[in-house]
Amino acid sequence: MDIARESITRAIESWFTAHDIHADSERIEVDVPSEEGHGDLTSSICLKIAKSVRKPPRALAEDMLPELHKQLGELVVDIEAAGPGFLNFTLATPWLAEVINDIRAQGILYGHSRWGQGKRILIEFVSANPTGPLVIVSGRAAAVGDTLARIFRANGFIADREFYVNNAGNQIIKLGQAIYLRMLELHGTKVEPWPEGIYPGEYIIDIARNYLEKHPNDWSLSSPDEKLYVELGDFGAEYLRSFQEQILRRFGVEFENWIYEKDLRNQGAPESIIERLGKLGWVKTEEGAKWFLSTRFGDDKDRVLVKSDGNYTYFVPDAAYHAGKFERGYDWVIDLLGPDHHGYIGRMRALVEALGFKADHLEMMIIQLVRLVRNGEVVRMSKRGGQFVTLEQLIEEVGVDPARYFFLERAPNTPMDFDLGLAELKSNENPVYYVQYAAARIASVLRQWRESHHDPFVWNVDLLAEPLERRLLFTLARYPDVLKRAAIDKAPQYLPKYLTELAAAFHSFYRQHRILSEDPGLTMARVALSEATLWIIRSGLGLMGISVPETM
RNA sequence: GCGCCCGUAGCUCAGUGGAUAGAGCGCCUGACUACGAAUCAGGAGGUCUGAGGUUCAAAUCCUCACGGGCGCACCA
Repeated sequence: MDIARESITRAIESWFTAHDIHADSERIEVDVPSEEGHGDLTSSICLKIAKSVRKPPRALAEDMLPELHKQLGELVVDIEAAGPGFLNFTLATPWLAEVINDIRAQGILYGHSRWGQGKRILIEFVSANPTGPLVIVSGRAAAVGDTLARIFRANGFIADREFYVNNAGNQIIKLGQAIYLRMLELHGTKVEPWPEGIYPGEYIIDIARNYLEKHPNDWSLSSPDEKLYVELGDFGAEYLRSFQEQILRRFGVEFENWIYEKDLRNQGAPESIIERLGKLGWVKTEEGAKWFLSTRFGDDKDRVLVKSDGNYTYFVPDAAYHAGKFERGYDWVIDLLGPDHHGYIGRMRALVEALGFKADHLEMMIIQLVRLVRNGEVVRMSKRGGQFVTLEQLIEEVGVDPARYFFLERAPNTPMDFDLGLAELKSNENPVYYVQYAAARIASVLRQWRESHHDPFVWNVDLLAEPLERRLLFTLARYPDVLKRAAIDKAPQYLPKYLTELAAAFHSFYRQHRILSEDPGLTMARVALSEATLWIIRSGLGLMGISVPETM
């Protein structure tokens, strides 16, 4: 498809050159039309430049036809000037059918590109506080971040997935206090009422019990102090973090890097970032606090770094952490943030710029809220009340494949409703199975074919001439485009969308035409077509972290 | 009040400034005596929230209004 597009672009370009018309090759766009019946590829260039040429666009398009035909030769069977002045190109089917050979030669790697040229991308996501189980929105972030990383890799980037663990500060002490209170309870002391602001979740009881088993004697029930809280908090944080890691792994997500806030603090990263900003002249002292002059870089207000009580704000270790990302040699840094963190974008951009990095090398994407819906009713979650639906529960209820599919189906920055009822259905109403079913059907046909055929595989491109075969071929040929586009737009939702279309093209073909028939040549051609389709489904679902069953 | 995201079919959502705005679910009609009916063929269903503007061309870009969500800490 890329080749066809380039050839067409070049043909148009050279027509302009020959006729002394100036047009940037940038403006010559050759696209897959949004509707069928407008050719395989289309260009609106005549509409764009008609004015400067002082000629009606339609007439311009018509003038170009003979020369374009000559230039493009066998690649194209038809070119038409259509509508107000579009150029519509219809590709030769045998040429299109060559994708089958490409796909069969490259297998799972078909459609991958070198576009990224080995540039390094760091993508940080989830980074949930180690104070509780992962909630649903973390699942969405996990699916999106993981698939984005895979998409980048498929496009020639080196992409690392990173989880930042906030295992220092106040909340860890609070976690320690909660664990302490649960331990008291386990020893028979009633804690009533439960204090305000202390994590009420029942999962803390497990941690308390676990701690008691490992440290039966070396703590005192009667005299808790900060040291004890920190110790308990550290224990709880690591316990919960490791639990989160385990759930994420079950969800098909693994991280190359785990970065701990506590380590950064121990290495003196907060001090050194303040010092650096100070040397650059971006720090002021006012009202007993130290401020980062982030407004110089477009932030709404300046940000406190060191509070008047001498403690750092949360921003400081986080700033150090982000500076470190660039210093570790990443060319691009992507953060997937929760919806409650978008107030952070301004100051983080300011920081990156203040340190002399390029602000647009940091991309912050907001992963919007997920509402759980069942039977048209919203399933309420409340972290404060200790009642919330966890990612673990979601996985158990609907399974990994539907969960990932549903998360990836939607644009990440728009709020979504997750329809539990629909995701739970193991039937035709559930869109995940539509794609998987196509794969299972193909696998089944291939099994049957291999049982009776062991001869070398020979097939003839020209045999695939039916409209439904052509539609499937064309859809296959579009895959590299989709994959690249998904990386450019950072839009994982392009994959499920495309795979649905591919599956539809296959199902239609399959219902209409028999693959294994009396005609050996046609059979081989259709087997090859089916096999190529299976490769693309494997590739696409693989990038989404969704399984490809051979039978269902 | 200020900032960000969103507003598209009954519902959930796609939609790269281009032609007659799409998909899934739901609803209606039809298709298994050859490879898997978790499928296919077809139908109904739209003032793209509204009003201006830019453009040969706007769901898409700009301005304003309306509606929904989320942020606006010397919290983390």
